[in-house]
Amino acid sequence: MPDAIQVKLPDGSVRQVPAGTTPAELLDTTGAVAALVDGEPFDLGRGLDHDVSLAPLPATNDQGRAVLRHSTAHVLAQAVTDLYPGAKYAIGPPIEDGFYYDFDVPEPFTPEDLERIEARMREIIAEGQPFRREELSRADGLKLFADQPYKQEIIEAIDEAEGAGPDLRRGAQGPVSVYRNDGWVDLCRGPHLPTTRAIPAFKLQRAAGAYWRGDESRQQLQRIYGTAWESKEALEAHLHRLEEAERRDHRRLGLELDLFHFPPEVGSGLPVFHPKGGMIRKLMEDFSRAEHEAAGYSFVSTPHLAKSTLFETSGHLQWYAEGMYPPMELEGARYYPKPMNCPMHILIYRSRGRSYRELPIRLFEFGTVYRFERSGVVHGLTRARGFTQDDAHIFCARDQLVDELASLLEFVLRLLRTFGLDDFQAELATRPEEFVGEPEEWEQAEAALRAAIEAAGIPFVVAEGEGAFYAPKIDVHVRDAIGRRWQLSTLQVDFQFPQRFDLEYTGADNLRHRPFMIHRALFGSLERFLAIVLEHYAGAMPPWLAPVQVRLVPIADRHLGYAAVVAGALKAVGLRPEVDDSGGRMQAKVRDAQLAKVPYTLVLGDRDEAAEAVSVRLLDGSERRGVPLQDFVSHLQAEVAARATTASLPGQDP
RNA sequence: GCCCGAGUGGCGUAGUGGUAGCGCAUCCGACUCGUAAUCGGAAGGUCGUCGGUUCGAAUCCGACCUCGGGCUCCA
Repeated sequence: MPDAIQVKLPDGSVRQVPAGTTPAELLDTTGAVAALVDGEPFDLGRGLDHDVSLAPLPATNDQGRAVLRHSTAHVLAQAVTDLYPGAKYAIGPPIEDGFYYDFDVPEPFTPEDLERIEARMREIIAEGQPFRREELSRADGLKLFADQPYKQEIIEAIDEAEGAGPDLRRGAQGPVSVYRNDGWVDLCRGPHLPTTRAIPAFKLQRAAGAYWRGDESRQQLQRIYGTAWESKEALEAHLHRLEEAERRDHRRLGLELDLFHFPPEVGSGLPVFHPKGGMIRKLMEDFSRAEHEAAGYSFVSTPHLAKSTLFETSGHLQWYAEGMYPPMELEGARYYPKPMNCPMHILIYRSRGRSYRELPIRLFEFGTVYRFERSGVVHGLTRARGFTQDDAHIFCARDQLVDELASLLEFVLRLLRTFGLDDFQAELATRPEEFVGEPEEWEQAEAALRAAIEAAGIPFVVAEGEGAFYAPKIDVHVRDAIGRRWQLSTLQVDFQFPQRFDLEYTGADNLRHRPFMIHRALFGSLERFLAIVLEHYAGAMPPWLAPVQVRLVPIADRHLGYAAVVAGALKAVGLRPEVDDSGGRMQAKVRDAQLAKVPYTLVLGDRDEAAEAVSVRLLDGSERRGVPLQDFVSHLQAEVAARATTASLPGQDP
């Protein structure tokens, strides 16, 4: 190592410093939480050993925030070990929007515990304890953490090279690094803030159980979640976003807007849809059917139950049994509720000989399936036990595969955009550990999927081992209005079912060939998609999807007659009005219409009646009075026809 | 399934061992009003279910059901 090195500082100046000087010492005036050394994230606590150029890593980007959050996690663990002597600490990584730390303690943490811990953390932060890095041999590391079994396990895992765990990316041979602040020490690769005082704003959020290493057969630990931000304002903004998400929760909106509910008498995860929720479903179905018809699909319909023999042939009873409802015994046969529609569609394909001239054959159905989700995972409409997929199976020849997939992806994106979702990412899920078929077939299918994504030109990531047991797949994820990511559409290329069911077609060569099969659902499930769209629009559905498009508010009862005329005019062209004949004051009716999130409120009084006009009010409070009735009708008709994603006043550009 | 928390009229809530209250919604009456809550009255709850402790249970204990936050799993 040289004695002295040259460092180019963020302001452009070059300084000669002794080797071993840390970036923290050079950056102490910049307010940076970490450093980029030659453009790479670098640990503030590590000494420099060659000429470098330095840039501050502010807490306002993802890397900086990760450093901040990880350091806060350390302070959390330090506070917990202070307050709960004997607590074993496991791991504490930064995550999206925050961090957590897992502890092995005799009693779960209560909300009061979290307050105490938070108070202790504030003390540690106020003390401005510097984070200091040290490197130890593995043997010394094991000695240092002699009473910390989880740290021991992590250190031992380092020998197993890759995949050792989230705290370790240092390779098999390197020493282990630890960070000390005050008397406390944690095994960690860093980097960290210069001192605990550099944590400007944090909050502990909740405690929950979590398995060590995410393995449900192992020790259950107590996890504390928290969040940390570069400023009090940023923390407030984040907490506000969480409130906003809660306000948009589809389970809450479902109740408030009278769309659906989950009667305990029916069972967990089994929703019933009320008239307004049913109307939204119908509108989604109508749109979907029209699109599928235009895209060359045939419509089929299949039962909810089938004998065990079908699911034996398909492999579901072998591979998917734990996800299926138990069978009903009847006249010597065992009938299962279907967990998927594919076997049924296959029977339709196989019902007669098929020619290459028929391919691709595209069979579509709103197929209701039942899956026995474990009790702890059921979650509103996004994770139900009975749900309806917009499911289709496409049977095609090998040389049709890539084109079919590419046009499918386009179909998917077009559909999602119609619902106001336009921030996509695809995930290519490859062969899982347990799979059927031959690895070469999997590779072929994966290649076809990859080609299709590339043709569609959307960003994608590869999820190794995440495919279904019978096929690799593309999952399309979207980001909603408040930035949350959802998995929606799924496309799977399958050669297993064609084999298991011995599917064939006769080729131009008069020989028998095996078709490929594509499984695909665009909404994924109607229920889940409805939930996501509801949350995306915060319950204020665009005109074409709103169960009630227009709320008519007669100012006094004498205007009820005119309200009926207006309602009639709207209904005559297929629009969906609703008259508020409650007899309350007009202001109260307007308020009710707002709360019901009806896109258009029409106030009808003497002046409107005399002029055959309406006063139009939108949910944002903007209004226009004296709009001729016919103008409003054609305005709304046009908006619905265009499937506009927002309502607008007549006479305005949409 | 596992850890933690919760369940009081349709919805939101108060009540922590001594005969169950409030707001919204509903119904009735009055008011007939120009862009987010008019006034008055009525009705509505065996406090999730079952069992236990107690002279007495919404309240304490147990089991089950349902929900919420996580873990695991997934459309």
